[in-house]
Amino acid sequence: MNQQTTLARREPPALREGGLKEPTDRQQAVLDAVLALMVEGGEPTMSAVARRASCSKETLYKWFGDRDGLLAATVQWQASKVRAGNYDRTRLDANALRDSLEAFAANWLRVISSDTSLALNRIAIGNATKAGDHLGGIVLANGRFAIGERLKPLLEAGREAGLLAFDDAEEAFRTFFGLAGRDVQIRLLLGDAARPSETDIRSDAARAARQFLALYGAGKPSTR
Amino acid sequence: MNQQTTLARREPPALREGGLKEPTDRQQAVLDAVLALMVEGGEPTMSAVARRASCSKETLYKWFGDRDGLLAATVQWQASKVRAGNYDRTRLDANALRDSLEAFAANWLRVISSDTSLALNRIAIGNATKAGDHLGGIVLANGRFAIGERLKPLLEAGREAGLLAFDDAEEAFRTFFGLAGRDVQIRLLLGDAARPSETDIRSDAARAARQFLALYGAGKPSTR
DNA sequence: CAATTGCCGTACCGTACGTTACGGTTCGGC
DNA sequence: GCCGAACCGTAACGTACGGTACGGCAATTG
Repeated sequence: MNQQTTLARREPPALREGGLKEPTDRQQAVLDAVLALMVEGGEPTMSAVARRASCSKETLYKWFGDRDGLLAATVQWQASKVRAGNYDRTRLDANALRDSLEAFAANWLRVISSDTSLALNRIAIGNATKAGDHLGGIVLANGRFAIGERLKPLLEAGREAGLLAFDDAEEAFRTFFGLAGRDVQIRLLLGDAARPSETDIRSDAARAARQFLALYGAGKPSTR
Repeated sequence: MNQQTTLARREPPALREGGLKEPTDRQQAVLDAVLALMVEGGEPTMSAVARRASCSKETLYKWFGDRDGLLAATVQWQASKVRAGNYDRTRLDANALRDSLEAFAANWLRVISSDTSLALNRIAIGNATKAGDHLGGIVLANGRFAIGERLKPLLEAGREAGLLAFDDAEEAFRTFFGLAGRDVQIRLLLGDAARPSETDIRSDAARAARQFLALYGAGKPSTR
């Protein structure tokens, strides 16, 4: 009960702090420019952003407060574009479970090997030691933790359907995470050229699902 | 006839390019200072290095060429300190195999969660997009790839002893890598506070070895 | 039409940092 | 005891960049 009462529908003058506000179309264009610059050349400068987005630096500071605010808004903007792909909640049999696991693994592999994700993770990691940094936390919350929260319901549904056996959903998820991602992300982050093709991603996702079911599948010796 | 003919045995004046030369004691002290600064505050400045190592900037430039040369020499210096821990080549039975796998996993977990490794990886990742950068390649070669080359002989020995079954040693190794590391490294790189304790590392290593044997163990249903 | 608002383009300031230059000191060899 | 090489400490230079200020323009408001 302290918030802006008649903010009109123009636009939020500054989307700092909580990052709760939704950016306007113009602001989204600025954030997309930041993303493009990140993909091209690492940490973008304020001048480069202003040039690329055809806006003045003064406007950047008015909207985002300072450079950190701009970066944080960019990370959240990208995160808001990625959410997708829950599992089909109906009819969970062994095949549907396997398909959903494959879909999760493939989706995750596509995300972590995308240019935007790599650029964002590089910058968040590079700033992780600097004081008062939130980027790493934001990236973790929207990447690793978000997919965990979306996958665990599937795992628990699989357990209730008698298809999976595990004690701790978090532990089971972490194993799935390791089987799916393996060394892909760290290699790409370090500049290794071996970007997986769509074919690689599909077969890796299938292998990850198969191995996960071999470890956590209940009863049936379907795995092999 | 351009080189200094009587260089005496003092010390290599510049260890650039191939990084083949061994640093002198004094140079090692400088590189240790760089490592300490990296752990404390991320990317070190040349002035900070000179101050910490009690040497002049002129000397830094004479020895290492430029800032990139200093960073590359530091990465290689740290890498040269890590090599350790092959497996016991004699008497490979099921228990010895499991023990060796556990030892590899525990060693790897200790490395990737150490302050030095984290600092080095952060810097290599941060510079991965910059032109003419070798740090990422050096880190990969001495981390991920080095452990792979040391573990694969164990896996193949296990296969010849009839204890393991796999087609491609690289594929098997990557699975082991994923089971052991899971999300630990990326979480720590992004600033997540959850550093595993020695107890965590031991139990995680045991779990990774058990799961790997469940997936790749030959014949015997020893796993579980 | 005049005043206000929002924003672009550009110039500017202060600082941090990579790199170079220089005077002074130590030390091994003659 | 002298010479030169290696090295330390520090100052200086050029540049890049975060952040600020200002003039001008277009659209909106009254």
